[in-house]
Amino acid sequence: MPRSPKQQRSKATVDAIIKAGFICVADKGLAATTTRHIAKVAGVGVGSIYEYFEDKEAIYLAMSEVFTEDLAQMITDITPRLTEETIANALRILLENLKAFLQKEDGLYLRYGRKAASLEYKESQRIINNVLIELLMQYLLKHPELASLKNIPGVSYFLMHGGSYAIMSHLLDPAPTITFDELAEAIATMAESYAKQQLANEAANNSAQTSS
Amino acid sequence: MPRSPKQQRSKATVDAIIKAGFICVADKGLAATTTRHIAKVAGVGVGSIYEYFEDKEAIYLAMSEVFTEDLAQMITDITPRLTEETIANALRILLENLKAFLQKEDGLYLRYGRKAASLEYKESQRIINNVLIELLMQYLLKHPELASLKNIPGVSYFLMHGGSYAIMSHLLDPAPTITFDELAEAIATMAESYAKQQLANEAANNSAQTSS
Amino acid sequence: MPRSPKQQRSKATVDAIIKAGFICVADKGLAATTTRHIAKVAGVGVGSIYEYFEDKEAIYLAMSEVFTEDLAQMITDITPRLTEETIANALRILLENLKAFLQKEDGLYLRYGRKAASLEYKESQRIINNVLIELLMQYLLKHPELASLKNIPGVSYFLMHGGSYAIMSHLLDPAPTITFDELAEAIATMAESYAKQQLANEAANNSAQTSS
Amino acid sequence: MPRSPKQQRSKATVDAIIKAGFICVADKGLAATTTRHIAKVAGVGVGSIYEYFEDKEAIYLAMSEVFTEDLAQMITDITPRLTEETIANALRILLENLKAFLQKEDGLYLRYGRKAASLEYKESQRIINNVLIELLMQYLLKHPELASLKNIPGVSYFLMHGGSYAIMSHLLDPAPTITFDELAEAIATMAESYAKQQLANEAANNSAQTSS
DNA sequence: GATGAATGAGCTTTCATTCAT
DNA sequence: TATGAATGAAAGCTCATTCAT
Repeated sequence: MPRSPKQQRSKATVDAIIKAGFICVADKGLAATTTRHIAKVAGVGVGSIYEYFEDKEAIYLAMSEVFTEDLAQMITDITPRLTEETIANALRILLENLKAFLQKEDGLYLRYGRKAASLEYKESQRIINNVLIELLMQYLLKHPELASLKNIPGVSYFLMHGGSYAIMSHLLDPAPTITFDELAEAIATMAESYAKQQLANEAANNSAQTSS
Repeated sequence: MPRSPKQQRSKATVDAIIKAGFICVADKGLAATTTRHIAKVAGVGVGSIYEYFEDKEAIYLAMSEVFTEDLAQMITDITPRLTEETIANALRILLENLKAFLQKEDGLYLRYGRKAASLEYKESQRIINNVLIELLMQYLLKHPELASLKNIPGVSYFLMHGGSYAIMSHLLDPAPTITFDELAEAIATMAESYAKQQLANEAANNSAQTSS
Repeated sequence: MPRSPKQQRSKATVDAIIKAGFICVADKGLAATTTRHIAKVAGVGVGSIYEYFEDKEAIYLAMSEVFTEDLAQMITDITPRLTEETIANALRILLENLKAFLQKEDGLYLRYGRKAASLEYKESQRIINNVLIELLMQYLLKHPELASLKNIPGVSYFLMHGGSYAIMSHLLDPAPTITFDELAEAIATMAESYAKQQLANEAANNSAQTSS
Repeated sequence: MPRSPKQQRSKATVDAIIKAGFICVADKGLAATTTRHIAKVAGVGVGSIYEYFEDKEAIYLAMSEVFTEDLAQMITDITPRLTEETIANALRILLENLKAFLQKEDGLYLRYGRKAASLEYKESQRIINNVLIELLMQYLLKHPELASLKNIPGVSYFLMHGGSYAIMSHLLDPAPTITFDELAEAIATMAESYAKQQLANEAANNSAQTSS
């Protein structure tokens, strides 16, 4: 039964194992990552892994949690600032931050995500979803005129899921046909166009109703 | 050394193995799929697999090719029809067909995709990309007024990558917060809004330039 | 999932594994016997073990079954002959046969028993018990005058459990203080003495009752 | 290098480890007992075990010694009293005491014996043997008329080895077909019958020799 | 060509033992 | 002296791959 890391040294070992997990998965993929690799990269004995983790899967889970918390924190941190911006600018900033997040530490998270990302429904996705929904709520509070937009859930679902995947896909593309900024610009502009168009339609409808 | 399947019997065996591969991966996932499982489901001996495939990876590759060809064919088939539609309608039809494609045969492709989908850059992605670009080209030929839209590559990149992922993500979501139609509608409307907005901007710019 | 051995070759492999199991356990004991040892001694690959046995425990179970069946067969075979003898002679013959059984094949069963024998209640014990009880029943049918003996269950329990253990213990004793024949003679004579004494007591009681 | 426990504290620790060993083996068996378990049950650190014991085997050896000493002491204690009794009564008392010995402390020794008992020739057996032989000698001193019995070594070998095993076997039997008293009675009566019968034979022989 | 028994490298996991604190 | 984190040899077991039939 694995101990919970209470002491200084333990914490360092646990962190080293998780970090080694990211490196191994980023380099070789989930299937080719062995406990021996992780131990070697972490600079600890194989046995030490089992001091702190129930089994190999538990390491993957811990990695997923670290990644998710880190990403959620990043989004939460910039949420206040984003709510002050236009839709397009908010998205530009968010995507830029996402890029920086994925590329930090020599693209560790990005390369990890490439190998570990799957469509299996996971707790991780739910958490990120919630943080993004919170961002959306905060944004709408600051921009109440947008609350009447049609199909906000559908649009945000697309922006959240599609956007993040498109970004990762692009960052991992060895020979992208477009620049990152073009992609970000497309996402930002599409979202803003949608809002403007919808508001224009509403305005037209309202005046039509009024005049009738 | 695997022979290329020239004969009737051979082709049937190869197909059975590939089909069995889809079933196994859909049911158990990549990691838990063994050559024994595939052979049993295919109704052949393990040895026969190596008669037609270099190794296990070759089966996965063949599966990926079948999936890709099948999807590409579907898109190619509806391309002529899509070019006759508005942007929004073209996307609605495309997404509806994508849904049907993924859900056919008891969701075999969808469940396969859930387990096998990854961000590894693959030939498969390139092929689908090309078919979608061809669709885009055909569409622009029929709608030349759209050719002047800004950042077409960026927008299509987002629609292609983000759209397909959002669709799969939604179809696999055990408790989706929105309906499929809401998601499809969001994608379709956003694209159309973008086009309209851009055209409106262009018109405004032109008249401004003219009047000046 | 292990196959059941249907073919000639399979049967030979299974037998070789079981035989190797006896040898390994006899030589090193249960704890020190590894699947690799068994495979090496059996002259097969480790993988082959798992073609035919669920796990290591299944080999031990199969060994136990072989041992038990073999022993039960031996007892069953001599049962008819034993019933023709006096108690003492029947026991002498039985013990002599038990000795031969345990010592055959260079004492394989004996050395196996030394390492594997335990007091855990097992199916094996139950089966041998039943065969011995059957022997007892057959004997009593041929010697009805003994059926009135007091406490037959208690006496037979002692003779069966105590006797077999004492025999094994003696055969394994590197420096026994008595000969095998002395031990066998003690068991045989004690049993016969008990019968005679009891019958004498009964006779005395009966004549006492009659005369009273 | 383990020190010999000279101090108060040390002795207590050693005892706690040995006691913990009994508990662990009784509960889980030899194979499943780990040094960690023992340390935890003993309430000491794993390291402390190696302060007092060369290795794990040394704990098992110490346990065996404690068990043996305890049992030997019990037999030695009742030896004087047993010599005053008839053979049958002496055996009844001995077996009753053995039962109580094995069942004390929630059957700790009995459950330990079930898991640890084996036919491996051990110092332990030799010691118990000696104590029982001493008992036999004392008994014969008090009952000199028995000294002429035939095959005393054989009979006692059977009673000692067979008797103790039969008793343990019975106490561990989850569904015994006879009561403990029936078993004890069988052992006691058989021994006494043997003595009586032999004495009767002797008497007959003597008178025959005399008369001839 | 088709088979599946046989293989063994290599996986995850355990645990007796050590040693810095 | 007492500790328990760290270790790594070695266990049980899997499964892609081969090859005699």
